[in-house]
Amino acid sequence: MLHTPGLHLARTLQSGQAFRWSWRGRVAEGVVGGCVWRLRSVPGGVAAAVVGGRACPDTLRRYLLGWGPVDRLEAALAADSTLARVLRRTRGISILSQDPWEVLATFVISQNNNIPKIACSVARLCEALGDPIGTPPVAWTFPAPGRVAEAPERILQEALLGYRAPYLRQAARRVARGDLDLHGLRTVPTDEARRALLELPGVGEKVADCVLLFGLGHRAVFPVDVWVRRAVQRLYFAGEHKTARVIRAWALDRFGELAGLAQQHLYHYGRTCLRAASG
DNA sequence: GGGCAGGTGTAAT
DNA sequence: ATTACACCTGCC
Repeated sequence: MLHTPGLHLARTLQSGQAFRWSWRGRVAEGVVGGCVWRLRSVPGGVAAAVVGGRACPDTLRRYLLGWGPVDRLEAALAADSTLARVLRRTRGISILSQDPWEVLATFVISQNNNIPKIACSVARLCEALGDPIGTPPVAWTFPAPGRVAEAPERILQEALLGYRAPYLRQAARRVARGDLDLHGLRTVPTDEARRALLELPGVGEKVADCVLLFGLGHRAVFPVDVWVRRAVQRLYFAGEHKTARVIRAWALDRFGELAGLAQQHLYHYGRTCLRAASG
């Protein structure tokens, strides 16, 4: 068992950061670090079992708790009185530490798309182009950039990528050839990493921020999507319209190194509490 | 059927 | 620098 005080497994895995977890009742199954994990929430932590591939427990811990203890982080967030109220509904969300290429690819696919279809596209790509895990296979790895770059057109079509297919292929090509060193972007200043990501076709500000936050370990980042915008406008600006740029700048100033985590809570709040509202 | 879904590129101010 | 519009596709 992993000791993960304060972690809400379902909220975290279903918070739109990752698209490859499947649920059967209370049990989540997914691929982390090349092996297949089955996770279940238990008092004080997460029960984890490997059901395919070689176990690597430390990888799972880092994946789930890359930012550190959830309860301490939330205590810091609660210094903002509005977030303190939001937290009553969103407590337990962790920012997952994912592979940057997988994050880049899935968020390029995510644009103007809905979550079930994103998950479907990603699953098809993995099954068609990834490596099988276990015999018979219980899951597939996320395909390396080279695999996607060289995949037949038909594979991308059958993954229902639509007009995003050339975006994904271009990104795959540039990463595979080393034109874009994703891992290198971990250690450069956030603005510089962001500029590099924005040069990819199909990567705009929102997707770039998601890659920085979920894949590259940058924390002072605030991806603004429709739900975050609605939540921020409602909670902080009396419903007044603000552009994504304005919200982003405001959030970085207000939340600093906690911006990314604050964004996840506001996103979850928006989706669960503002569904009927227009914003 | 028209609109929508975690946006982006493009062409227009 | 900001704003309108089209866009693959599946779903309601």
